[in-house]
Amino acid sequence: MARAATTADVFNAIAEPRRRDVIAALADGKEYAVGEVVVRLRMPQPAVSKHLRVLRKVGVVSVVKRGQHRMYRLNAAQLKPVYDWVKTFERYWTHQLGQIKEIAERKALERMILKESEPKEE
Amino acid sequence: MARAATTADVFNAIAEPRRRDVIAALADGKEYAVGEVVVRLRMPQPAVSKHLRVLRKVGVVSVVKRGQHRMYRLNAAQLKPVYDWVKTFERYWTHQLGQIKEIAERKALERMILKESEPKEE
DNA sequence: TTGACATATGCTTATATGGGAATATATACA
DNA sequence: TGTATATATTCCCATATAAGCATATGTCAA
Repeated sequence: MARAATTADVFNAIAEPRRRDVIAALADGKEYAVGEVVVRLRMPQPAVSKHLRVLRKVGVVSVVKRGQHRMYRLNAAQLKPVYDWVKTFERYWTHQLGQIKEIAERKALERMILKESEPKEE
Repeated sequence: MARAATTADVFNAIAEPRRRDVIAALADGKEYAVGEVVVRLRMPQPAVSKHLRVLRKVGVVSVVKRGQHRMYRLNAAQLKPVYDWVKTFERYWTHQLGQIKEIAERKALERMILKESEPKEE
């Protein structure tokens, strides 16, 4: 089997850096025409269109025609699965300093206890 | 250009569902031998080894030889870039219910005000 | 040394990419 | 109708998969 399609899910869609750039360009929640994104990101128009297509397929952006423009808007809610998944590991860095402190304290405590009883190998 | 390598960064590494499964198998922070992951995930051993290799290249897991086993441990801190990125959009769903409530309340308020003054079309 | 076990690597195959360039489609406007 | 503008689509290409299977490598134990 080859790699999963970029449109398979949000995780695959956001794996591409340029696609995250496009998302960033829409991050304020306002709607933008393709051309505006092109200018702001200095990216070839076909590239932007293609990336937007992928993002649309996974629901991360939505489109609405307005005149000869297509206005794209971020649908950030679709990024939640990523958030939920990675949030599971939040504690590994949020309390980083705290953990280091705890570990140091625990080791100090162990040393104290060992002194009271008998030496031991790690 | 083809798609970026899975080992290019964490975003690409975690795009593969099986790889997230492997990460989940190590989520408790303890170290596990490849064989243990194989059993727990019911995945072919070469597949597990390959996925672990990718994860190791991006630093998400670390290895240490112990006898004939290789003990893998999650290095969750490497997932932080994903967290930091997606956290930017947190407000779009965290206050979702609150927003809905606020909107409902505002509409109710508008209705009350309108009753006092004059009807209007939406 | 030989064998058993644990893990990594090599190979093949089907598949999907992202970029660039060209072009098609759609809409507005004169 | 014809033209300019905005956007999408197509084609080509180099590249990188992920899975399955076979096999190499490494380590222990007798």
